[in-house]
Amino acid sequence: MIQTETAFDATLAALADPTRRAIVQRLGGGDLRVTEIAKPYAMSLNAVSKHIRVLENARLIHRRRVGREHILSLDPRPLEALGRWIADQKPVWAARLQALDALLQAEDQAEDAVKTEEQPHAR
Amino acid sequence: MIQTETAFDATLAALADPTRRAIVQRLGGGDLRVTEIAKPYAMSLNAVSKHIRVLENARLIHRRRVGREHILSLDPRPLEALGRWIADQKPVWAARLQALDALLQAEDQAEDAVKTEEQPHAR
DNA sequence: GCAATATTCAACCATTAGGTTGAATATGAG
DNA sequence: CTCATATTCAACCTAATGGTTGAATATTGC
Repeated sequence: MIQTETAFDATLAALADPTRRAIVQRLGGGDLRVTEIAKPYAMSLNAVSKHIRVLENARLIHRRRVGREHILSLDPRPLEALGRWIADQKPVWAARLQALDALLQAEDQAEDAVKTEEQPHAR
Repeated sequence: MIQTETAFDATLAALADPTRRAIVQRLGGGDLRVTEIAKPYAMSLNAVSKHIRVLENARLIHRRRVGREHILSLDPRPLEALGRWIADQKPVWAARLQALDALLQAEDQAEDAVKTEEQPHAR
């Protein structure tokens, strides 16, 4: 494992917020300043600044100061690490998916049985 | 997009906790009861029960009652959706990675320059 | 030097999260 | 029926999150 356990915590927690996910996605198109990032949002600039800080702490974005402007760029490496983690587990899931399918089908049948009982002797 | 925005929130938030990630991983090996899941942890059974509930709400696991036992199975589908989301963005990152590399290298040089200045006229 | 711009810091607030303990509920076993 | 087991519910605590507003800091342009 390259990524430490707690780095994953930070990556996932940072991505768990839709505003931050949108910022990450937008930075995929190129670098942006703080105010530019904040523009589409109803929330205060300060709130966006905090989101940026969270992403920065999670190492998902990188800040470079140019004069009074702070320019943010996407750092895809934690995302790649996360992608690898998920891909690594894929083989295991194959079996689980099959088992789950069978399970859910059986449950649906059981539910139907209950519903039928709710109108007993309907004939 | 298949997965709704808020479903991603739930998936990512659920996975952001190391205990829950471990549970997910363990369930990859096969179904387990609540007490079995709780066994390795120092925390109370109740705490684990809450974690399980979070995973269940995120649809990452599925609960089936068998008598007094609750049997949990992994549902890999949200994980797969997450994997797809990450994979989808990969092309975009390629460019970012290159840009970032150049950036970080430039910064390191700048840092070195500062350090050299700290010992001026060292010769 | 001074005003405008870009951004953060600080304090505050409400909600959520992760944990605890103790009691309740449901099932199983003798 | 009664006791033990499996699990959740309820109330509580503390710390973290996501937001606000107002002030501070740094840089630029005139």
